[in-house]
Amino acid sequence: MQSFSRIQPISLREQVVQQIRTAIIEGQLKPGDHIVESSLTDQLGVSRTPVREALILLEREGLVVSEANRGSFVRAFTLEDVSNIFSMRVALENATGEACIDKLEDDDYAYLDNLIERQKVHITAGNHKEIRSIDVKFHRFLVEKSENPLINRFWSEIVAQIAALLNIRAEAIPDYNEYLAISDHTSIVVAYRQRDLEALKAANKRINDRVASECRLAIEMLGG
Amino acid sequence: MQSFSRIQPISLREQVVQQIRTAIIEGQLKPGDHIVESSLTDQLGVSRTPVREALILLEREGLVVSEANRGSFVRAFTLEDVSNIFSMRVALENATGEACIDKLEDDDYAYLDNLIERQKVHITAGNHKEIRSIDVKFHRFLVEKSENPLINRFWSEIVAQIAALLNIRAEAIPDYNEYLAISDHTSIVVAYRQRDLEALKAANKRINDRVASECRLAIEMLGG
DNA sequence: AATATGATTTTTGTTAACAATCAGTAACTG
DNA sequence: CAGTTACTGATTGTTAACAAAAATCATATT
Repeated sequence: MQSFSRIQPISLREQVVQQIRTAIIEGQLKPGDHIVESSLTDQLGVSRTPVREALILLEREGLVVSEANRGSFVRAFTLEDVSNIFSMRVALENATGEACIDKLEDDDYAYLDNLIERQKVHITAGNHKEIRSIDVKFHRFLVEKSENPLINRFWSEIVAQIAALLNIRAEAIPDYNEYLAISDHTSIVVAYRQRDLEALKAANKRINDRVASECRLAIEMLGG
Repeated sequence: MQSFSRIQPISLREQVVQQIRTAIIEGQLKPGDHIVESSLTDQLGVSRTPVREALILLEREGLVVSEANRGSFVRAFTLEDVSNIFSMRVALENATGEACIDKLEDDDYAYLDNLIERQKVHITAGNHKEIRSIDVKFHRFLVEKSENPLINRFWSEIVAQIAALLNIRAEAIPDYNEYLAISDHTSIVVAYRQRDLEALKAANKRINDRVASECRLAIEMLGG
C-alpha cells in the first residue's frame, strides 16, 4: 500500500507566530512599534484570539514586549540585552559542545564542511538571506546533535532574537564582511574534529564577543 | 507628598498560570492528567480564554504538554528529561557563577549563610514546604545577582520543572535526607568566597548529578 | 499660554456562542 | 463475527460581541 507522509495540523496561532516573527526579524516591524491586534486581524484574515495567543508566545520568545492593558510592542534591544543574549548563547553552545563533542561522525563533519562551502558561494554572490539561513543551519545542526530538547528550545529562542539583531547590524553596516563567518565556522569545526572542548569554548567566546560588539555598535549607530 | 508603591494589574491569565503551576508542582495534578479547559473554568470562575492563554504559557514553561485538537496534559517527565533538565541547570548556574563570582559582597555572603541556617531549622522541624522555599531562595539569589534577565528567565522555567520533580522525589522517597542540601549550599558558598570558578562548576555538577539520579530513581519507583 | 479636566475614540481583556475535531459506541456489511 | 462505517458526546479551535482600560482630543480654568 502507498505510504503517505504524516499530515500535521498547523494551527492559525502557529501561522500567525511565523508571520509576525519573520516580519520582526526581517525588519518590516521596527523596534518599539506598537503591534495592534485589530490591524493584524485585518491583514491576516483571522480573528483576534489566534493573534493574541501568537503574541503571548512571541513575548516568551523575547521578540515582543507587552504591557498590561497597553498592548504588545516590538522589542527594542538595549546594549545590555545584546551582551546578555550573546553570553547566554555562549553558555548554550558550550553546553552543546559538552554534550556532543564525542558524538560527531565523519558524515557529520562532511555536512558541516559542505555548509561552509555553500556559505562561501552565497557570500560572494551577496545573497544575504541565504547567508543567514546557512549560518543558522550550521549552528542548529550542532545544537540538535546534543539531543537535549531543552538546549534546543532555549537556543531557538535566542537565535530568533539574534536574527533580529543581525538584521539591525545589516542595516547599520551594509558592507559587513560576511567572510568572518567562514573562519568562525571553520574554527568551530576544527575544535570539534580535535575533540578539544577548551578550544571550542574559546572559539565560542571569541566569536560571540565580536558579534555582540558589532550589534551593540549597530544599535548605537541607529538608535541614538 | 506621600510616595505610594506602584500598583500592578495582575491579569486573570497570570492568576490562572499561578494556580495551575502550584497544582502541578504540589502534585494535585498528576503527570499525564488531561487538563480540560472547561473543568478549570468551572473551578476558577473565569472563561476559557484566560485558561487557554495560561496553558500556552505553561507549555512553554515545560510543565504542560499539549497536542493539537486533543488538549493539554500534565507533563510526565521521562528519565531523559530529568538528565536534560539538570544538565541545563548546571549550564545556567555555571553561567551565573561566571557572571557574578566577583560581584558578591560581605552582606551577600551573610544573607546566604543566614539562609543555610534557617534551612537547618526547617529540616529538623520537618517542614518540607519551607525547605523547598528556602532552597529556591538560595539559588535564585545567586541567579539574580548575575543581573542577566535571560539566565533568570531560563532558570525560572527550569526550576518550576525541578520543583515538580522534587515533589515526585518526596513521594517516592519520604525519608529523603534533606541535610544534603546544607552541605550542597555550603560548598557553593565556599567556592564563591574563594572566587574559585572551577570549584563552583565541580560542585554544581556533583550536586545536580546526584539530585538528577535521585529524581530518576523516584520516577522509576513510581512510574514503572 | 500652560495645565488640568472631561468626553470621545481606540485598544485591550474577557465572555459567550459557534465550528471543527476527536474518542468511543452502535449499527451495518460481508 | 470481524471489520468497516455512521453516529453521539465531549473537547478544542475560532469567531464575534461585550466590558474595561488607555490614549487622544477638545474644553475650561488660572
